[in-house]
Amino acid sequence: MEYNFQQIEKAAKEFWQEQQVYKVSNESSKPKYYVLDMFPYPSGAGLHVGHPLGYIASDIFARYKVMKGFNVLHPMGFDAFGLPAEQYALETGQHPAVTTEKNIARYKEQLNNIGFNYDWTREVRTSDAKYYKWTQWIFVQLFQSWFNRKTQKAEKIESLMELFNKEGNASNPAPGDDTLSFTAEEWNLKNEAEQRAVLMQYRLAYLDHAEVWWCEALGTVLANDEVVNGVSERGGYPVEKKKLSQWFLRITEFADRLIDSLNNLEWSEAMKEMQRNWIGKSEGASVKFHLSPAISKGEEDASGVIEVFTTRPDTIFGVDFMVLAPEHELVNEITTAAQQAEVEKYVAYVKSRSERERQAEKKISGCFTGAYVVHPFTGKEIPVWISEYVLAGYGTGSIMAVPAGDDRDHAFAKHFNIPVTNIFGDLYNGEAAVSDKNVTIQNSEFISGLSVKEAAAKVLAALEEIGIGTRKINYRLRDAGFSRQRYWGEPFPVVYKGNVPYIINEAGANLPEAMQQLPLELPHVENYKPGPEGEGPLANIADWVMVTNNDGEILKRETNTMPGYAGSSWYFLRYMDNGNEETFASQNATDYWNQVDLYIGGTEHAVGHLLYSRMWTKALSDLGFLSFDEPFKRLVNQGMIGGSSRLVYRISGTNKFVSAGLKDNYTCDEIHVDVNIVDGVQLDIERFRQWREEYANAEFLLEDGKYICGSLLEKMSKRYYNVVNPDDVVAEYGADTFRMYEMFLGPIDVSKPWDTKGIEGVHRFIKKFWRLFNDEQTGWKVTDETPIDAELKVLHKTIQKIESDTERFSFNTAVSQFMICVNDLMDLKCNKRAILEPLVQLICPYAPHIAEELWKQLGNEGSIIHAPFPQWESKYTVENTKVYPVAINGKSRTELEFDLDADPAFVEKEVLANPVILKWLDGKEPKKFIYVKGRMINVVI
RNA sequence: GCGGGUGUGGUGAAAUUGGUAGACACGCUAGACUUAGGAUCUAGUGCCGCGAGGCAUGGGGGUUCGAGUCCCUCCACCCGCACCA
Repeated sequence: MEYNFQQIEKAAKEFWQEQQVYKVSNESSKPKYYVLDMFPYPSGAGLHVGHPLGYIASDIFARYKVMKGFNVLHPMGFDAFGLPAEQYALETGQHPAVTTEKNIARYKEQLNNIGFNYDWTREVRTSDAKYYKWTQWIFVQLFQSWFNRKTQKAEKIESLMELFNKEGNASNPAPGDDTLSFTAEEWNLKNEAEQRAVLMQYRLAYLDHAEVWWCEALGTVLANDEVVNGVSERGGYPVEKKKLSQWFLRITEFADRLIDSLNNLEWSEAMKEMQRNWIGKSEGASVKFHLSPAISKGEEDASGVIEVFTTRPDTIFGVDFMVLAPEHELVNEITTAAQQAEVEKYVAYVKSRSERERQAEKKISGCFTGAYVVHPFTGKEIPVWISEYVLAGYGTGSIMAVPAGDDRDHAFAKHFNIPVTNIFGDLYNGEAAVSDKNVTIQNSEFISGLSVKEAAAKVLAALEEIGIGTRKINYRLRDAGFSRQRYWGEPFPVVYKGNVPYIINEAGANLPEAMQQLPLELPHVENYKPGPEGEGPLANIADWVMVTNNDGEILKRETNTMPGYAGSSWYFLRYMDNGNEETFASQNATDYWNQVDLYIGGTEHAVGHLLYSRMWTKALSDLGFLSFDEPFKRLVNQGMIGGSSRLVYRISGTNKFVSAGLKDNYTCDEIHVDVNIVDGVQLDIERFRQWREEYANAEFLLEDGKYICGSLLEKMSKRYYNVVNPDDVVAEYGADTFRMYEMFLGPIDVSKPWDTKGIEGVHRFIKKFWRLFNDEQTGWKVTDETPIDAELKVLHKTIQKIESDTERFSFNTAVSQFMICVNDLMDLKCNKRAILEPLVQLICPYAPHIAEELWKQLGNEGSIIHAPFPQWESKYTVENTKVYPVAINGKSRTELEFDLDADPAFVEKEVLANPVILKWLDGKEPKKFIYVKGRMINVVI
């Protein structure tokens, strides 16, 4: 019987479907294990062979854990809201719900084709109202919470209101506005709107004003990466910044916890570093420098201060000048009349430069303002400059420049001839700043001779004493924008009474009962054009936007929608209990499944999704809804699969193509050709002629009768014609071959190119595996003979290797081991059930379809999915002799076999009597004899 | 610039604690079977050399009886952040 994968795989899939073998229960006496794949966005392009890499790995691991006796949750669902569907709707008029549905159906078909063990009864879709009801609900929880810095936890907003009642906000400054200060009496005198305005400065989901890119010509708001060089990427229209009222998540309050708890996660160091860098915590001091009244613009500014943030307070005696960002609000105030013209000119110059220009050419530029500040310790006057190298958005937008200790400050000082104060003694040579932190501070009054750390502490104490400095921690992380001016996303369950936002079920809104319920469904629209003034398309539906409450007041709904990461920040929780209508997931379910034990996905979500999910989990945990505060215990990053493009060479100006080996003789144009009409590097000329009309009459210059293409490694992308669809590969070789080949390509975390040709080796292996059981002519050939030791040894060594390789995600070497095993059994002509049956169980996680078929042929009832993973026995894997490599001076020269417990003196005698060794000794006495038991033997001469 | 990672045959890659470098495949070469071969099977395949042998894990240096693996140094490439005070 021949290996007919189409038939075998179809039958296996139908059997799984019928028997519901992948259905997972929340009730089990087995230990649990949660394997999660990253949430796919169902794009119109479908999957290419790079996408399933991680899915295959997680599927293998999930199946392995099942066979090892775990209750395994391995779900799949779709991140179904998002911009591309809306963009497509704008272009074609098709409703996003329709195209999304279609794309999901296609994705599911492609996924099922590969034979994954998903429990589809747990599928979730973010665009489903039953799902986004809970996305909205979590938003409400965040709105009704604040972050208590003392407990480092999210708490209900009521606990904050109680504190205000008792003591004002003295001990709980507002994260949204640190100048806000009031007493209990003042709090109680505020009316509802005023109180709510205060609370807004604390809420974890809050409303603030933020700038977006507004494009008048397109009538829409653009994302940062849709704006290139100050114009829209599409169409090249001018864009301007527009201030809109937008929702934010106060993720910055969680910054410390997000950094600290990284230590308990099994993530790659690279991933953790990316998160740490993104959060960008730096510890230092905030220092206020008083403007010098003598030179400042007028006496009335005498009390003005420039506040800076520095991580090096120890260098304060090396401050030679101050630098403000050109956009800094003080610039106008402090500039002297004499410098006015020059400063204006410089500010105008900076404004004319785009972000890109500023980043591309880093020439030194700046301008003196004419103002001075006073050094807090020496009383020296320090000039204040402006320069674009200081960023308005980081710290306070101003720095104290220490040229002796900072490269940029040093370059600036040299460029403008500002004298440099040396605070590092001989270490500073006048040519380059000393950025080393392992130094002794000198020439610095009360901190001279101290280390950086000691000096910093002393300076801080001194600054605090005179009241102009405090210890300060600064973060690069910004609060996350949570509003999108789009249609295809979750609507906010928010109404505005005047300018004051209320959740639809808050008493203050006083909406009719029926309007207070979640979900607030996304209304159907007929067109997806943006609303007026940068608002989302929902703003166009007047009768949806305007609602009348029980007091007869007209309230306005929020017309923005939530961003893509809203739904994906908590989807892993919904899988645990996706049908629940009472809560996002029952406490029982979340307690049982707990953290995701293994999360596999790409690095592209390093600082977006993975950071937001962590914050949401922490908040939900703090508020008592979850018993864990980190979502993903172990994270494995899959590498990308690159495309291997194929090129043909057309002699310029002709329709004649030359084979790669001859192309250097002509002037040629390189043209990408569809990889699917090339076998390896050999072009299928007929299909090429059919590929495009213009090539129908193409001529060819061949080598050895073949047209050989050039090849190039690039991203797998439509525009390079190098996209390989898994469906095609599965149709030609079967899903089992495809799965094993993807794993065989190399380590899971390394990026590598796709090479369709290489799959044949794996396909041959599967066929050989099949032939251990079935002969193409004579049929079934498995016998019940008793296996010999050599066969048992092959089996048990393979079990041992597959187990350890699977445990450490070394799937490529596991596939190799299967190949070695089959080659060995072929050589041994082994067709014995006692060997082959455990082998079928062993390969089941990797090649589930063929395993299911052979399991049946072996006469077993039920699915192999429920069979255990085989156990290896050490009596078959432990050797009692060893073929030792025998080396002379570390170079192997021969091999000799000894018992593992051989007497060293005996070994030495035998080795030194060996003819090969004698030849190398050439009559000399060995200087040293090294015998490492079980490893090797080395003779030193 | 900073941080992280990777450099091994023509290609994808193995080598788990310092112990036979290149397992397993692709490709290539030769052969067998065959109407045919893009099926299957056999043998060979790091480089130099007729051979003995020598040289080989990005380059250079070191530790060691022994280094792809450890240390120092330089180089190249990839990823992330990027005038972050």
